[in-house]
Amino acid sequence: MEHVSEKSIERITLYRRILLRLQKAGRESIYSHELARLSGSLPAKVRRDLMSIGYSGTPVHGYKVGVLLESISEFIDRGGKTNVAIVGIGNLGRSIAGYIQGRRSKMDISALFDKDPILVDRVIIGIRCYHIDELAKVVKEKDIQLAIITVPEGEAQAVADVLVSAGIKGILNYAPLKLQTPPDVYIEDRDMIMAVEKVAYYSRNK
Amino acid sequence: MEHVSEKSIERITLYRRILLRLQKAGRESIYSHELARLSGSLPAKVRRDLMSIGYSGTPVHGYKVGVLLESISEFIDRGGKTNVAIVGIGNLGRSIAGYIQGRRSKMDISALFDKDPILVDRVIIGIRCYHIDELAKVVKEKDIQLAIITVPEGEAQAVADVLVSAGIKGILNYAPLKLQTPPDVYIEDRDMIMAVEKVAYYSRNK
DNA sequence: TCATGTGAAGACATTCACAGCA
DNA sequence: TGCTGTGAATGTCTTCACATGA
Repeated sequence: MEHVSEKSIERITLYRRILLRLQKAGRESIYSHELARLSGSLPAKVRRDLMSIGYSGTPVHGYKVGVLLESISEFIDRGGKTNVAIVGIGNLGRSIAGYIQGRRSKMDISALFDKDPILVDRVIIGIRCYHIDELAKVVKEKDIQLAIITVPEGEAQAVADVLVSAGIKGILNYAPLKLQTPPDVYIEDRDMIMAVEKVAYYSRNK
Repeated sequence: MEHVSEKSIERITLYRRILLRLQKAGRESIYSHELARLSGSLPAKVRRDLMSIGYSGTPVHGYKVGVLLESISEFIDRGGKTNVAIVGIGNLGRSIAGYIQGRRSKMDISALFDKDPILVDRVIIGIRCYHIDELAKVVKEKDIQLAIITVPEGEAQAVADVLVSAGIKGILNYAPLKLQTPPDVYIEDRDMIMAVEKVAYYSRNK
């Protein structure tokens, strides 16, 4: 269990979701080539990924779904629950809140933030919305570790600055620009315009 | 201009947006180290990326913003406009429509699709919404080349199947599963649950 | 026989470091 | 002097291919 690459982490979280689906369907074991097909990967890659998280010990004819799920969860969730804040409650913020809330047991959306007076102090999908001026205070009070930024481009950097000064170490950024942050803060960019342009490029040049 | 890597394509689209911003601000030239800082990259990487798209010929003291923008656009948009469909007009679909529409001149959202009777035949953000049963027909009529899937997990594969049979070659998939499609179709997954779990992992292990 | 686990090879991407130019 | 353009080195990820075990 030495260095696990970023791509591996992505695939492992995907395996987990696939395995959860299979488990619900009553499946008890699975081969690497099946997991490869379902995840759009290759058998050798699946085996390496599972090896890299320190999984081992089950019989040779496939992996046991239950044991594998436990290994993955232990590896990914190590250290318990993550408290999440969503900053910017427009269509995108709501959509993300809906996706996450209730689905991932180790992840709790602890607070929403916006500056629109119509939203502030309301409860949306069961989560309280605060004014964005209270960001630093609420982040500390509720021990929030991760923030999702869905505010417009022009406001994103200011939000990131406040989050960083409040001690946040992980940001998922949907604003279409690169945030400037200290190196100990992990930023994942999900720039939607970039995504569309990339697909446009490849669908044209293939 | 041989093989340009996927990562390079992503960065190049980002450079374009940064350069457009600078151009609007009246900036005429830029150094690789500045573009590197603004894009979260490194000077050598920027220079390689620009080299790889066949840019060359401007003076040594930095890149000319205008010329560079033209080179990038020629490389990325080669072949003209892209017609886009968005399938699934919930919060996420609307949000994406809003991000793209009007901002990227070479990209036109030609149709929306949903199965909710309240949405069908309505015009949203200036774009007509069709019933999802008309997908294949409208895709062909309007010469749509790229589709964005924002329907729930359980419906995504069926939508993808229809899109593929209608001749679509590029799909941007926001449903949290891996679509099964022929190899000549380019799929870009933007699984939101994966994104959050990845950030959670790295913010914890750093 | 058929699948796993893994050393080793290969492919790919990043970064260094310096020649060449204005 | 201070930048770009780029060969070469390095680092990272993927894939092969086979020994091993039930």
